[in-house]
Amino acid sequence: MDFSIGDMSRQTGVKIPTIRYYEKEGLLAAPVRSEGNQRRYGEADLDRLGFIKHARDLGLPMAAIRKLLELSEHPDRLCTDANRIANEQLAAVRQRISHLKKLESELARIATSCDGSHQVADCSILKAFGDHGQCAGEH
Amino acid sequence: MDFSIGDMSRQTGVKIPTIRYYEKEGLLAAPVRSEGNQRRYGEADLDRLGFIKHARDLGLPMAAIRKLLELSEHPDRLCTDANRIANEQLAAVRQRISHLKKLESELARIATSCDGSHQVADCSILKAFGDHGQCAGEH
DNA sequence: CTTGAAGCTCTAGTCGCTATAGATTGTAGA
DNA sequence: TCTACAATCTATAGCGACTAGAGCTTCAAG
Repeated sequence: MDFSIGDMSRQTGVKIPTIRYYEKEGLLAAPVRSEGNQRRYGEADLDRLGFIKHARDLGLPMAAIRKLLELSEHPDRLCTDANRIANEQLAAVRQRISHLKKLESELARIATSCDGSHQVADCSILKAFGDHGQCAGEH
Repeated sequence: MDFSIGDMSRQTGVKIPTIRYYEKEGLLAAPVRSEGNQRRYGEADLDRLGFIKHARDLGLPMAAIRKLLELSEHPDRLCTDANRIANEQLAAVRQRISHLKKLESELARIATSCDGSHQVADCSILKAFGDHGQCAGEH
């Protein structure tokens, strides 16, 4: 009927110190305690932690998750904010992808310019890291 | 002939507190000081800071940069290590890209499932964040 | 010589955890 | 019931790579 912090961790994949951290940060309510002062959680806590885990895996910062959790406590409101948060996060992920792709192509150029068999003095890798001029674009 | 910390910052795009931080961390040597205790840099420092900036922009962690800088001080050695560092970094970037692409498709699905015009109680965004079961794969 | 920009040091804060230490509690087997 | 050992507790510090702020001093142009 109720779970220890270890049960919560196993069920959600969130590590134990992280669960305590979420409690300290107010994402999870402080649960009831056993006689010996150990945390005892219920189903609702488990669901909430699962929500947090999934959102974190999707890259949402804790502030965004906090907002979504607040929202979900007001089922009568419009979900404009939830929609905005999801779209902002999507835009951020897309931007990160396009940035990383630029880096990928540049790193690939740098890495293949050297087979590791010669001396540092002539190494095109070290030259390339030092000299932005060879890069295709800005970064 | 020599530069203030502000000159260094303008020339490389590295912010002033960050330059001092790099010095504290040993990536930059402590430069000579003016009579009034202000930092005075030379061309070599400028080049070195430019190297660090470029490498950071490419996503290399400070530890890797430290290694490359050490390497460049031994021009007689083989550049095996430089090659390895570049390839490791490339692999890391590629992995991050593929991870982000998974997140992108999932977030896109979540974001388009809601136009923001209805009530939170029925919001598929909040449901989707709470339920991993709808996702295509692991993450 | 004055004034305002630029520099100095030091501390603390950011984000999202993770690690460690040392003490206490819960639980299963003998 | 006793014992052993796993699990949990609190509190603190560390990670990476900066960033911000306070309160002071120095530099350089007019």
